[in-house]
Amino acid sequence: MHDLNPPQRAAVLHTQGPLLVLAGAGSGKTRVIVEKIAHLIASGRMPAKRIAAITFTNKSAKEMRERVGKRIKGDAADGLTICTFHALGLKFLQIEHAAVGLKRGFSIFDSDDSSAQVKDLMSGAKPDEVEAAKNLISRAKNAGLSPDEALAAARGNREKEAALLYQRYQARLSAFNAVDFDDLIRLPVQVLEGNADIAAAWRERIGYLLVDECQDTNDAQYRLLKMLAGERGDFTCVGDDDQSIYAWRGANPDNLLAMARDYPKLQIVKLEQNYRCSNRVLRVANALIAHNPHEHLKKLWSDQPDGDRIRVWECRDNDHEAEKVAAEIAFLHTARNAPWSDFCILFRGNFQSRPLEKALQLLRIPYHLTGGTAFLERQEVKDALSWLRLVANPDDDTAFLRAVQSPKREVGATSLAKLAELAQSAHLPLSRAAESMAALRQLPARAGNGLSAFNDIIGDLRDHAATLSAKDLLLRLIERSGLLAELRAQCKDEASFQRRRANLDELADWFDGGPRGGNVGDLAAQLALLSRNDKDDGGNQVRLMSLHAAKGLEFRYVFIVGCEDGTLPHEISVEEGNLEEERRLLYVGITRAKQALWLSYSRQTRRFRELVRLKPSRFLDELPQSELQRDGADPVADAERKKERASAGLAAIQAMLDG
DNA sequence: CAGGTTCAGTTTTTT
DNA sequence: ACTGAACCTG
Repeated sequence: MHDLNPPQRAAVLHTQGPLLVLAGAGSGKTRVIVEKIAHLIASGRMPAKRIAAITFTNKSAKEMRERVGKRIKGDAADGLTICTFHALGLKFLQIEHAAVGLKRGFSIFDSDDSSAQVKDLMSGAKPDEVEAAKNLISRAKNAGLSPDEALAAARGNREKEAALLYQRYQARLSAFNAVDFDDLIRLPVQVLEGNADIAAAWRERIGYLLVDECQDTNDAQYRLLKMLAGERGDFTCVGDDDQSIYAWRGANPDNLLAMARDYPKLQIVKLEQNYRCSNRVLRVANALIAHNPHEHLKKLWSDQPDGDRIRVWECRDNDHEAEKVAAEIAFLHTARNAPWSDFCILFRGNFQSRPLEKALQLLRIPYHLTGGTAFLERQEVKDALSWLRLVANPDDDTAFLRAVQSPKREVGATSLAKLAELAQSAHLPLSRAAESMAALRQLPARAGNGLSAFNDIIGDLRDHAATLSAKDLLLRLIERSGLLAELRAQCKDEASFQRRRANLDELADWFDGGPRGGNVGDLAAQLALLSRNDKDDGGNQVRLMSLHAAKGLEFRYVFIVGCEDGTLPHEISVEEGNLEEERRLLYVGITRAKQALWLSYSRQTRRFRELVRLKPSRFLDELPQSELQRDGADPVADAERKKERASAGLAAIQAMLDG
């Protein structure tokens, strides 16, 4: 506590009523949250089990859990809730499912499942139309609107059509006993706002609320926060409007302003001392973000030394750019004896990682890519999860359709269409229709046999669901379903079979160490919330990730590649007039750097089949030029670079000899 | 019905 | 370059 600076201490000690902490980048906001939790518990102000700390990503929840674990020894922190908004909403629905007409074991549809439904409802629509419609539905949900409310609010034909689609989409979901990601927020809000008893019970349960990154709340999340905090509003919200980078999924930084209106007693504390970045990095970041209009004035300062010059590199193309970055990392790793984990490469879009990976591999530099093919998006994992979903939730037609065809069991499109027809006229979910003898008799013999074999396996798994642990059930499922055998048959070589099998083992491990609860459906639902960024990181590796994924992290050496107009700012954002958010994105990237920063751009890139000329990002012109060192402007730097190239070349030759 | 082949479209960020 | 959809064949 005594290491805290005065505003940090004020934020920690303020425990009655609403508090907003405007925390600049690197100003120790996580530390304040952790200290505050410790203080609330130690002072007896609130027992751990009535404190909830809410984050936006699983990654930050995990990080916070670790830091709390280090700060609070023993069992004092037992019962503390630290999770994402979505995980909290899920927990809420698992308890209050009856209030929104959901049955136990309900499924969570991921984006792909949602897209498939929308596509099906809009027969014949092109993929981008489907995505657009899905986004409209998502926007309505993030605004906290029910289908009826959306219809009432719709102006003009297009909006009306979208609202009607939302209605049909939602009807599907409830027929499937399923919710999508957005419902995890919207439905709890609906329950809390419409049911005083339940709201009172939850306020008893959660006596103090802390919300991290609250500039990222969307309207539905803000309403959830208000309902949980109640009139008194015992909460601490921590946020930074300069780091708001999720407007595209409904985040509304105006919620920070709304908070002052809704809670007249709101206290505001500003954290303006940055402990992370070199002074030079901070000057550059401040100059950039000064180009955005500001509601809350905040002046970040640092008493750190100036650190290294900020390098701006012009490259021939992305391969050249990647080679330069990799060479520089290899050079500094040796020259400064810096561990690989000191380095981070940031980019706007995940697709930009490819050339970088190639270049790092060539130099034998170990790296970890955050956000590669998501674990949960792997075919074998999705297959197994579909089986599990169906075991827990017979109404889940989406899970049925996937499970029944993986592995293949001679039930094809024609038979499934027939089955759907029968299910519809009998008002049954597909999996129930598939169990009826009458239906089986109407299908071709081969398909009928396939289906009854499938039914037997599902029945066996349901019989064991109550007695086996979740992990054992999953293992039984992987074996019984034939997924394992199919995987072996599919893979050409043993190595790839073992690799994919390891994914299934990992899934089982998640169940093993995962949150307890007994109910398989609950576990499957929690798994659905895991994202691509949650896989183990750490280790002594160079880190590669998108600018979005980098929020909250810090590294000694940061490379931001693709600083081109059209890439950063992204052209879609420019078209939509979201330049300010793109600027904040670069601001977030720059403020990750503790000591040194590189900004690079290419003159051209290969896009699909043609070469495209690129211009340097307009943001580079907004930086104080005196702080930058352009490539080639300095003979000393050039000499250094020559050395790097030589060492990169040596390393490459060495790598080839080794290979 | 399943597995293979060709061919078009494709790239923003995440729970 | 890489993926998924459409089409073709045993």
